[in-house]
Amino acid sequence: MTAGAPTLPTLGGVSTAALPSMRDRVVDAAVVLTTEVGWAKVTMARLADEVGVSRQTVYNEVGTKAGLAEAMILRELDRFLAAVTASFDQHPDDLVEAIRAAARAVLEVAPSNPLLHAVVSATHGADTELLPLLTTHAGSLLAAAQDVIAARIAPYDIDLGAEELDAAIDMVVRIVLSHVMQPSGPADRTADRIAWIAARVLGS
Amino acid sequence: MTAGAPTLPTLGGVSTAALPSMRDRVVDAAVVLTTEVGWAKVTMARLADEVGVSRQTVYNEVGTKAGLAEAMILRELDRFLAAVTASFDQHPDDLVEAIRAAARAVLEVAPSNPLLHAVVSATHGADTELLPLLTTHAGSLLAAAQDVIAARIAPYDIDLGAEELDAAIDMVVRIVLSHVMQPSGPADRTADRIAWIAARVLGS
DNA sequence: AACTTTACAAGTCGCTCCCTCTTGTCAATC
DNA sequence: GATTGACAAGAGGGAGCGACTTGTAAAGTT
Repeated sequence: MTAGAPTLPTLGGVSTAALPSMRDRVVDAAVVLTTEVGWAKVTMARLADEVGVSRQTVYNEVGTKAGLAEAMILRELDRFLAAVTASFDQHPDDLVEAIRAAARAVLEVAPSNPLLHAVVSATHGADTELLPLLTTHAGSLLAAAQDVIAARIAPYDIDLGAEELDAAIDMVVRIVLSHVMQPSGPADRTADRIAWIAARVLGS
Repeated sequence: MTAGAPTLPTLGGVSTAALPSMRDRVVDAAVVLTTEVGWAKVTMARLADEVGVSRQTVYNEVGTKAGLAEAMILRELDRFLAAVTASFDQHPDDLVEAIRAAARAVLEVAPSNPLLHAVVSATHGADTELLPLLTTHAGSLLAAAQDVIAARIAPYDIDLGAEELDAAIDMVVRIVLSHVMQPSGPADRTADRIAWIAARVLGS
């Protein structure tokens, strides 16, 4: 039957999903609706309709519309960070390859997912329909991305001081986000360039 | 743009200005007005008033309001590129120092000049009041910045292939613009970090 | 010649009123 | 646990209208 873990780690995505929770169904539908018709036209009634539940249930799950927005944003941010984390996990012994994979993953996923793209862009200073709702986090999102990378980077053995490592991570994150906002070529070519730069900066 | 000699090099600023041309006076006033009250509230009548000429004269000088916007943008872009060029000229024998100076110059000037900031940000993908008017150039502005730097970089002697050099320049430009849009510290500290990264990437 | 003044059609902008829809919460019901 | 119906408060979306703005043209001024 349904084992002990109702809400499983969001990382992979669906995986062995038995029964998505009510909240997940609501937030998922909200994400779909938002990318389809835009946040402005997402109403609680329509969202309830889409999920096939009553409006009151939606309110019970997410509280207010701002709460819904926050849940959506946090979910998309999770997807973003999960893509990065997975890339690092695939290359535990080669940091440059990990960076290349992470960069490519982000550059490939972001444009095809308007909401994720909006979240990532807002993190980087762009205006969005959702921006007002991000203000609480906006500043910290960039920091969050850098933190995740900093944590993931620890196992590798790098010959840099703390300040230097910080600058290097800041650089990589900013270049990737810059390309999300204004691409200048195919994702893999860009990822290759970023990997090359990372190699020069990191490698002694 | 096709300069005979009436419009002198914009680099310094005022310098030995004898008589600024009518066009310059109009565009200058437009820049001031725009930063003061916002582009939306700049009317041709008000602009004419500010300069102390008739509305018709303004139309004779800049054609249409879109023409005025273009003139303003081109002027601000000139100021931006001039700051970069000057920095390179000050360090003809040390590329890293030149990059540090250029980065600092841009990072110090951009925030204090709302219009320049808007132009630079729009170049990097941000929404602006002026964005619709930039669409013609927006894509090429980034390229213009990179071209200027590529040209300025030629004299130095660097041990990189064309593709690598291209990637390095792209990186520096994007990091600087990224910090213009979303600063993470004082200009000189950021410039130092950028210079350090540039040294690692460029230096053999 | 260069600038100003006046005049004008076309179109945009901002405003107000009004009605609808939406939000968020409640209690009753299945 | 989820649904239904009801509700006050407020946000949102046109319709209409007057004022302002754009862009152009001609005639006047220094």
